[in-house]
Amino acid sequence: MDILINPASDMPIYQQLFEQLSAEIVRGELQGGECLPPIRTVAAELRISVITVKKAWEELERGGFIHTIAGKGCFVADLPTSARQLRREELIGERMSRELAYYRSLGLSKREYQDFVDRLYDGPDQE
Amino acid sequence: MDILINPASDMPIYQQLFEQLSAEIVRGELQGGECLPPIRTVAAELRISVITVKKAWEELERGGFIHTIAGKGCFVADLPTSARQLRREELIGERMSRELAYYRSLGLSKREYQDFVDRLYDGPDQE
Amino acid sequence: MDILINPASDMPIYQQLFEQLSAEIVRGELQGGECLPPIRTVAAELRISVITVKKAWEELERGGFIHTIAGKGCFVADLPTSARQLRREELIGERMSRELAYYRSLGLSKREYQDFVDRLYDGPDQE
Amino acid sequence: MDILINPASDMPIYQQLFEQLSAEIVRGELQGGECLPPIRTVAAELRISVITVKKAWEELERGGFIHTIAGKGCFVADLPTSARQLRREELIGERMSRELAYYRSLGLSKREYQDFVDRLYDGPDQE
DNA sequence: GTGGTCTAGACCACG
DNA sequence: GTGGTCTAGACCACT
Repeated sequence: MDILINPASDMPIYQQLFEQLSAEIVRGELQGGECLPPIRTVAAELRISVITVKKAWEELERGGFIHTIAGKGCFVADLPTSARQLRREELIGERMSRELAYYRSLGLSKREYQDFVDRLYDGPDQE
Repeated sequence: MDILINPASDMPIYQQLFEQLSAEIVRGELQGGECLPPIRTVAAELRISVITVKKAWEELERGGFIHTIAGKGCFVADLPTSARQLRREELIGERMSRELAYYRSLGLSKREYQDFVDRLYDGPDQE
Repeated sequence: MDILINPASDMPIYQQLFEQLSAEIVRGELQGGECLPPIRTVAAELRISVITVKKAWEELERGGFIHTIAGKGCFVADLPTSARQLRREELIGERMSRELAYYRSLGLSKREYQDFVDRLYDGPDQE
Repeated sequence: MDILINPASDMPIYQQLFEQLSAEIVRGELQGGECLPPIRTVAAELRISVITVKKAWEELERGGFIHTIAGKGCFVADLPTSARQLRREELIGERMSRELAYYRSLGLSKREYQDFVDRLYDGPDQE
């Protein structure tokens, strides 16, 4: 579990947590069935409130990424690889569709879009 | 000036205004020098607060899309086509970079990304 | 909006709120589009924490009973009567199925069950 | 003694134990006077904590379903059939009354309720 | 003045 | 020691 919080970001902390955790789960980096550290520990290490962690965990549970057993802990959902792939494509597709609507409103053609991807995919600091 | 506001959206109304106006300007749909309707008129037609319109107009001015002349009105910036193109690429590139960071965190390869673009570009309701 | 909280109940306060509000909406007692009182007002009147109210409201939103517009307020979802009926049957059916599993485990026949309903429907204090 | 524990359920494990044991006793499946296995054995077989089993047994004793003889074991209460019937109706009636209050708050008429019972009694997976 | 987020800290149920 | 719930109170963004 590798988490980096940016308190100055526009994105709420609990959402940053959600995105990073769900990404790790979907990438298969966190094994199904694996027990997450207690929310109080996570909160202490990230120096944020327990409640903020809890809110993120609740979203993860609602999304089917983890399941919580009161008094025992929080466990990574044991999804078969195919289900993980599906989740991943949902996360990506949902978000990309929203973005595409915006890009299209700026008159971006598919060809141009692909050029942007070509240029930007490797990140601003590389290549 | 064709604006559609969704008050139930997660996106603040002023930002919806900003996105749609800046897109129209960058697409060249609003001519340079053209005078925008008075903010009170815009507010009345969209049934939103004057304050909200004002905030959007301020953002547009900060972005160099319009300029205000006190007592006369707000005018679309008179940008040469090349400058408009630049603005457009800024708007797109900035946002796409942020998105790409997220997609990469989900392990999306450039190849896969391009497949997504291929599939989703035309929108969910079209051919 | 008629709410009665029992702080001594086993049921969490936010869930009591959820059940009572969703019932009022599903009964059509709260009109679609109607604006709920500010969460701070509700909290003050019920003498509970704002956060507890908020949590209940979040559940209501997730259930599609209300929708929230930040800075404006919370509004009862504008469901057609047919959709309201559907929601109602979902709420009832879901819960009744769970109960039935228990009753069956006690060996309750359908005939006996119907007798119980006959006897208990009007409440313990009536008839 | 046939017990199935679901650690992921919302219901506390000790309560799952209580419900299943009390049901077996009330159905007459466990004979009066019969000796239950030692709690350590039960705990080991179900792979749960001895404390949890102990708590369930205590509830059962409080409910008059079993009685403990220190140093000898736990024995199913030796109730005459009529008393067993009474217990059963208590368990059912108590719970059904609570449920009915909720159903009535959703505007469910007695007639409708009976229809639901008709429809749902046989369970979702059966004829 | 509205809801959104975050905080610190408390008490309880469960295992 | 785990998560579940609740509290009081603060600051911010949006209208």
